[in-house]
Amino acid sequence: MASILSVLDSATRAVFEDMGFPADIGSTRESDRPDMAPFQCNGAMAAAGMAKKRGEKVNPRDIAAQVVERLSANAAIEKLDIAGPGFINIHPTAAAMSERAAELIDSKNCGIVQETPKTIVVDYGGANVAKPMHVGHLRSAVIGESIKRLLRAQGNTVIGDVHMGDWGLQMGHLISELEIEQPSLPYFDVKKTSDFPTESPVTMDDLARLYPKASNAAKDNEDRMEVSRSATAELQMGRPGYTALLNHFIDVSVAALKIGYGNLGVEFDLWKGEACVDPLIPDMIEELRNKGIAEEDDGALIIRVEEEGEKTDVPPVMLLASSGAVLYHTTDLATLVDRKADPNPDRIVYVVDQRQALHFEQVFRAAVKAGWYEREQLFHAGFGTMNGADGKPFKTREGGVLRLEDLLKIMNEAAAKRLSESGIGADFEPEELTEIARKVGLAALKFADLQNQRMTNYVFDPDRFTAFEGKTGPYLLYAAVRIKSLLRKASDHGAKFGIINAAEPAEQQLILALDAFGRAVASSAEKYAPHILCEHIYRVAQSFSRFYSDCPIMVEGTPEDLRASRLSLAKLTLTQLEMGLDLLGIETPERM
RNA sequence: GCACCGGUAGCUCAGCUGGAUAGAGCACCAGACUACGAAUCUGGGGGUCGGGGGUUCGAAUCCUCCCCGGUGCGCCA
Repeated sequence: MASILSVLDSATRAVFEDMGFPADIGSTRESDRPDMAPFQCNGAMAAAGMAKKRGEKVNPRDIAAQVVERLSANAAIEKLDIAGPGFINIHPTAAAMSERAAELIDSKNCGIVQETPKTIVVDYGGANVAKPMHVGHLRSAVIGESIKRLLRAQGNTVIGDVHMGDWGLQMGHLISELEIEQPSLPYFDVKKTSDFPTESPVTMDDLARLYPKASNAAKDNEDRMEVSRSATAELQMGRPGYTALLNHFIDVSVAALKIGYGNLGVEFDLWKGEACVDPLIPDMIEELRNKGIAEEDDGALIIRVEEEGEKTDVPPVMLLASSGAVLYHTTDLATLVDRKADPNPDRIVYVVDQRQALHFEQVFRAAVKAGWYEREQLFHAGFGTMNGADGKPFKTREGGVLRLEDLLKIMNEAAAKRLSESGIGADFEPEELTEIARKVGLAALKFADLQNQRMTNYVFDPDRFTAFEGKTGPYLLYAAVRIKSLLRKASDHGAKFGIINAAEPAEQQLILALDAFGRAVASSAEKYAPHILCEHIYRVAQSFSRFYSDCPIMVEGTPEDLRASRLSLAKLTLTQLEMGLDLLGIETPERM
C-alpha cells in the first residue's frame, strides 16, 4: 500500500531517470503553495542546473514541459501545471484520493510503515530515589514515552527503562541523616549482618525530608559531608545494614514513582536503577584495565576519550575517584554492560536533559572504545532546559520547586472549570466528569510540551499549559470527541457507512491530510521528534473541523450515499486521530 | 578560554537534506450558531528570519566572521 505522495514521487523520479537525470532530483513532495496544488516537483530547475554544468544550455521550463508530457498518462494525476521558473504542480485525481481513503480504512495501522524490527532500549524518566517528582521530570517522561510508542508502532521491540538515580552520594546523605535521627535502628549496628526488618523504617515523606536536610547540612559543613561520603563508601563496599536500608529506600520510592508516572500515563518495562548494576562494576573495571583502556591518573581511574584532530579536549571518563568511589560515568557504563548482556539491543536512546550531552558523549566513546557498542547504536535525545516565563529556572511563587502532583492538580482544576463553564457535563456522573477533566488536563499539558522541538529551551508557563483554545491538546480531543458524538448519532439513526467519494474540496483536503500520517510517524520516530507528529495531528484535526463545518452529514436531507461516504471519512479520521494521540501518550475520552 | 544549543510576527513556536508570496496558535480587527458539539469555523492586519560577508539562477535553510541568550567543561548524580 502506498500513499498518494509516494505514488506521485515514484512516477516523477522514474521520469527524471528516464530522461537521464538522477532519480533523486525528480522527487515530489507536499507543496509549499497548497493554494496552487497539493504536490510539487522541483526537479526541472535542478536538472537544468546539471545540464548547464555539462555545458548545455537548457531552459528549466522546457525540461518541465517534457516531464509533464511523460506524466500526463498517469492515472493518479488529474492535472499538471508548470509555474514560475519550472515548478511542476501536481493535482491528484479524486479517484486516487477515494481509493487511498479506502486503503487506509482497511489498513490496521493507518498507513504506518513497518520497519525491520529492532530491539531498542529507551532510557527515560530518570527520577531519583527519595526525591518527589517535580516539573523537572516532566519532559523526559512525556517525550520518552512518546518516542517509545513511536518506535513500537513501527514494529520494533522497545523497552522503556526508568533508570532511577539510586546510587552515589545521595544515598550516603540519606543513610547518615537517618543514623543521626535514629541511631538505635538495627541497620546501624555494625555487628548485625542479617535478618533486618522487612518493614521499611521510613516513608516517602521521611525520605523527602531527610535528603534536603542532609544535603543542606553538608553544603557548608565539611565534617558532615565527610560523614555522608564515608557512608556512601561503606554502602558501596557492601555493608549489610546499609544495603538493607538502601533496598527499603528503593522499594518505598519505586512505589511512589509508579504512582507518579502512572498519573502521567507513563509506564516503564524496566524499573532498574544504578544500584542494580553495581555488582557488575568490579569485573567491568577489570576488563577495562586488561584491555589497557583504563589508566591511573592523579589517583583516579580514568578512560581517555579525546579523539584525533579534535579542537577541544573532551575530559576523560572517571571510573573511580581517588577515594575509590564509583561515579556517575561508572554506573552508566555498567548499565551499558548490563544491557549488552540483556537484551543486547540494536540501539539505546537516552531521553535526558541536553545539559548531559557531554556526559553521554564521554560514556558513549568509552563504550565504543571498549568494543561493546558501535557509535551509531547509542543516541542521546536531549531536550532544552526548563525555565519560567522570566527565562530563569522555574520557581513557584513561594520560590520553591513545583511538584508534579501539584502541576497535575492545576491542570485538572482548569479542565474541570472549563467543563462546568461550557455546561456540557452537567448531566454526567461525577466520576466521569473527574475522569474527563483528568484526560483533558493531561492532554493540554503533554501537547504543550511535545509540540516544541526537543532542543528548544522550554518555557514553563502554567497559563500556556491551561489554555484550551487553538493549537492545544483539548482542541485535538474536541475534534475526536465530536466525531464520536456524530457516530453515536449515526448509530441511533441506523445510518450506514459506505465508499468514500472525495468530491468536495474539504473532503479532499482531509484525505490528503490523512494520507500524510505514515510520513509523519516515520519522520517523528527517525528524528526522535514527537513535535512532527503533533503538527500532523493538528493538521488532521483542523482539516476535519473544516470538513465538518462545510459538509453536512447527519443533517436532515443529506442523500444516503453522501452520508455514508462522509460517515466513513469521519470514522477514518477518528481512528487516525486516536492512534496519533496515543502515540503522543494522550488518551481520548468518549465525550467531554 | 573552549564547546554545545538557541535567536523567525507583539507573545509562544513550526519551517533549516536551498526553491514560488516565510507558516501556525495566542493576542488584535471583521464575520458565522431556528444545520450534525462555537473548547469551533471563515476572512483580515502584523515579519530588516540577530547582524555583516560569501556560494547559488534562487538562502530562514549551506559556508564564514561577529553580536545576544542559555548550558556544559576530571574525582556530585
